Amino acid sequence: MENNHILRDELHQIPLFAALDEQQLASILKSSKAISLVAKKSLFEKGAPAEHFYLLKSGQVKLYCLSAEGDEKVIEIINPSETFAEAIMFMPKHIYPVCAEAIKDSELYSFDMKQFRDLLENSKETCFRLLGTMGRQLHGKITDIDNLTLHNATYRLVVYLLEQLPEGAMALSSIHLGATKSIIASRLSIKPETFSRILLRMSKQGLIEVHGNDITLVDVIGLRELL
Amino acid sequence: MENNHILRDELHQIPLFAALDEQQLASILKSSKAISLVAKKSLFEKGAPAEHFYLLKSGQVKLYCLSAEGDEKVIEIINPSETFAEAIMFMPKHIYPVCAEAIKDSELYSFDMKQFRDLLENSKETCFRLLGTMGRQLHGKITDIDNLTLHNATYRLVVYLLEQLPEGAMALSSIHLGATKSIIASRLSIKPETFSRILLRMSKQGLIEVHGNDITLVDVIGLRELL
DNA sequence: TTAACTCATTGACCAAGGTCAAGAATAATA
DNA sequence: TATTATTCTTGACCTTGGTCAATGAGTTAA
Repeated sequence: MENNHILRDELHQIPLFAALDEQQLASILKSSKAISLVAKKSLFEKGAPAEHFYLLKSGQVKLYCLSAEGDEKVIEIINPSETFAEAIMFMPKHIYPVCAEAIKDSELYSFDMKQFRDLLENSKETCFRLLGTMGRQLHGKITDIDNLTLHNATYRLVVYLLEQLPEGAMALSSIHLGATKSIIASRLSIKPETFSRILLRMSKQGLIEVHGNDITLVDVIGLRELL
Repeated sequence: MENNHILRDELHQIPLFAALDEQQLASILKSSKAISLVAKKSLFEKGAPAEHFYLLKSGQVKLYCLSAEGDEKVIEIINPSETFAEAIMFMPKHIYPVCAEAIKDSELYSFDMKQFRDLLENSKETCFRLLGTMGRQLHGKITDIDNLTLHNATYRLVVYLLEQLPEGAMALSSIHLGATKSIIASRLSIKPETFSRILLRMSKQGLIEVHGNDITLVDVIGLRELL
């Protein structure tokens, strides 16, 4: 592909690729493709044969499942410089377990799974990085299941809000929702109507202030006490 | 530890260990311990520093989370010759993300994570096996989230029942619940009362017959149609 | 600016599944 | 066998969060 030099520098920043040497990078670059997606364009469908994994360069992508009735559950929201679908290389069937669709105009790179797998044979370090990536993902899913089954919608939303806070921030911190409320709601397994009602209730309680997609956490202590 | 020979032969049967050579096996065996747990005995608590992972030799173990109110969600039921907690080696914090407790009198072996991690440096093949294990687990968790968020309790239970069927079995197949109904209910995120009521309803519909922990799937086609 | 979208909000209503409590059945132990 | 725990079942009732429908608000395009 074109612009090898630029891409190579970008890849060095990405943990999963950082341990590859020049030659290995070159070989993976040969099979990589740049992809542009306008918002709402599908990247892959659940059940389709999985031959590539991806790095999101710009924009935003959602990974989601659909029920038979067409209800959508967002499993993950992918942001720039994150890779996704790489774990499928080591799943029992080489099939996408979710759908992927751009939620903003997006630029991504695709990488050939078989080729990357071959690379792993010769890069113990990259093997370990992939193990780390998958460990983190697994931990995240266990946390999701825990939240889903042992905690109610308000709890999940409050946890989400507090997670958006930068480190030390205490009072009157403002956060910005990185996606539409509907998509965040679905990520948290809450219906948009319920999401809206919870925000309204917490506003009335003086815990937060909502201005469109910006939310001021007025009473962080109070929010923490809800948990 | 004692009985090295017996254990070594057992380990060769376990995918995760099958690729280790004699020397590697010997080194991992040195740090392994045999553990006996009577039913209801805890093995580790969520949040505790994780230094070992385990192989279940006999009995049964549950991995579960607790809410602040003491509600329990079973994340996984471990059966003999399965390993567990090995993925924690590659999670961000080396802390158990769940609790583990014997649900039958159990025999297990513990293995030192640090040591196993060192072993991985010299066994690409074992690295790949661990990747496979984690890939399978990740896929399982995604499926769980899908079922939990897009499907109702009856659906989840029917899927579970059909999964217990051996391959080709069509009509009048009998299955045996490998744990108490309460534990299976929790695994499926259903309350025991609801679990019981769903079985009753399906019995009345002529889909199944329940005799204690043995369930006859009278109408497999009908069950499949519920999905 | 108006039209056409998409997304968010609000109200009225509903239902799946949870809670609580009482028994029944089964298993474990003396 | 009697006794004591567990686990399971069933009934009556309730709550959370979902559904449906109408409206509002913000964006994009003509």
